[in-house]
Amino acid sequence: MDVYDPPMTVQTATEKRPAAEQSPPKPYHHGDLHRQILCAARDLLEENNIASLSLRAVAKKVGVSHTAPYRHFKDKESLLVGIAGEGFKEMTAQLNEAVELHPDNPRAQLQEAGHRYVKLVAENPQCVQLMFGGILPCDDTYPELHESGDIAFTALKTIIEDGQNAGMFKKGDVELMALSAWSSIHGLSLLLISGSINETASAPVETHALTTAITVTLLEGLNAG
Amino acid sequence: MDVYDPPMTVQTATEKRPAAEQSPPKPYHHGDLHRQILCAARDLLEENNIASLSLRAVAKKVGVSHTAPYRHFKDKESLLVGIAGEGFKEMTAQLNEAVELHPDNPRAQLQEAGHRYVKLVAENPQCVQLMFGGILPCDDTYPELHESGDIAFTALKTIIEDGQNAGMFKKGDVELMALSAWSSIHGLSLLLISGSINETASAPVETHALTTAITVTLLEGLNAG
DNA sequence: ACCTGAACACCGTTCAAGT
DNA sequence: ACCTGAACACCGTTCAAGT
Repeated sequence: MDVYDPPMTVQTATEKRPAAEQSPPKPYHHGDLHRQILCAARDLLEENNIASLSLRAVAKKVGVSHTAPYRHFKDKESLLVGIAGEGFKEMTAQLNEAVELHPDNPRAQLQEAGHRYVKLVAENPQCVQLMFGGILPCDDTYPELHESGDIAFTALKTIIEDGQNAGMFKKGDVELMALSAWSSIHGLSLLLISGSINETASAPVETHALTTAITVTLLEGLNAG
Repeated sequence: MDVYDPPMTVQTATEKRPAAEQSPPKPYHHGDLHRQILCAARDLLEENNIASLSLRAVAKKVGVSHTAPYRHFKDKESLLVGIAGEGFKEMTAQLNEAVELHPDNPRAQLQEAGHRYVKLVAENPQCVQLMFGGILPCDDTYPELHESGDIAFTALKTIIEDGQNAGMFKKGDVELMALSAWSSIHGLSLLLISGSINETASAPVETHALTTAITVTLLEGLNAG
């Protein structure tokens, strides 16, 4: 038996530890450090930007030594991949909510999804830049990442197919139609967070109205003849 | 007179220096160092990515000490701004070429511009990520950058207006129509370089066909009733 | 004017060591 | 099992000094 049994430092919310038990000598930090690092990294990422996110700052924020994160992530890139993966999951969740909100109405689903996509990007710009911004390798180094993206894209294709089956959308290459829809909304979202639109526009841009206009155009293009 | 006159190291292409003139003792590096740094930085940027571009590596590539770039750029960010600025200028140039290639045919101009945009992004992905990727501040810290973007966007709006005046495109908010067109193509371009499309698509994607399909959809949306 | 080298505070990463 | 501190090679940036 050469297994070291670490001191218990995780406390359940309901139980109290006996106060008299002589406070342990600064026990190892604990309590799902993996998740805490991920959260702290996300926070720091959105507070500044990808370029200035440091592993050491993350560790400091969580309150552990700067080498502790290596117990949970192979390297900095792995941590970034973890953050990006959560982003894709959130994206899928938003898509699914949009579908559930308007059952049997693919047109409304698509419009809702568009608005939610723009909102999600606006609220997590740095995370999105990480997901699509050329920092992470786009080859198959991290297959989980592509899988997460695939799931979201499949959900989008399902909306298109449902619309075709309901006679709302024209027949045609589902892949292409989904890609076309994604491109419009993705482009709009990224132009918005990059500051390209608010600055170039002569008048201040109303994001919501702009999004509506673009999804409407999009839907016109998908309409059944 | 306390002005130091540096040894001449710039050689014009047409004149020869007398070979006998005893080679100067390793003269200061020279010959538009500003431009050389910019070019080297662009090369290194596209070879890897923004995150791993270092000022010291740029200096090394050019063959000067690691502090020399500070004579020409306030800091690393200023260098990045310089690169991004060149990207916007190139974008405008491509737009203008597309216009000149199809005089009096806004529809063809827009289609051509779309293909050129996708191509430019595909050939300079890291530079584009720099232009739109949230590394550079999007507030008014670098007004030159916004101006460069404005010029490109204005060129796009001109195409739309010309199309309206020629009766090819429907009447409507020019700003909005231009933004809509830009969003589609921008989104497609970025999804392509991020690797999101080739991986998610069940079949390998033909970029050119995809671009054509999207610009066609775009043009349908702009068509005069 | 333009360039250099030493110096500083920061990184990411590794590794032997501690509990 | 999980965490630490020292160590290494790299950064960006500043500054006195050289030509």
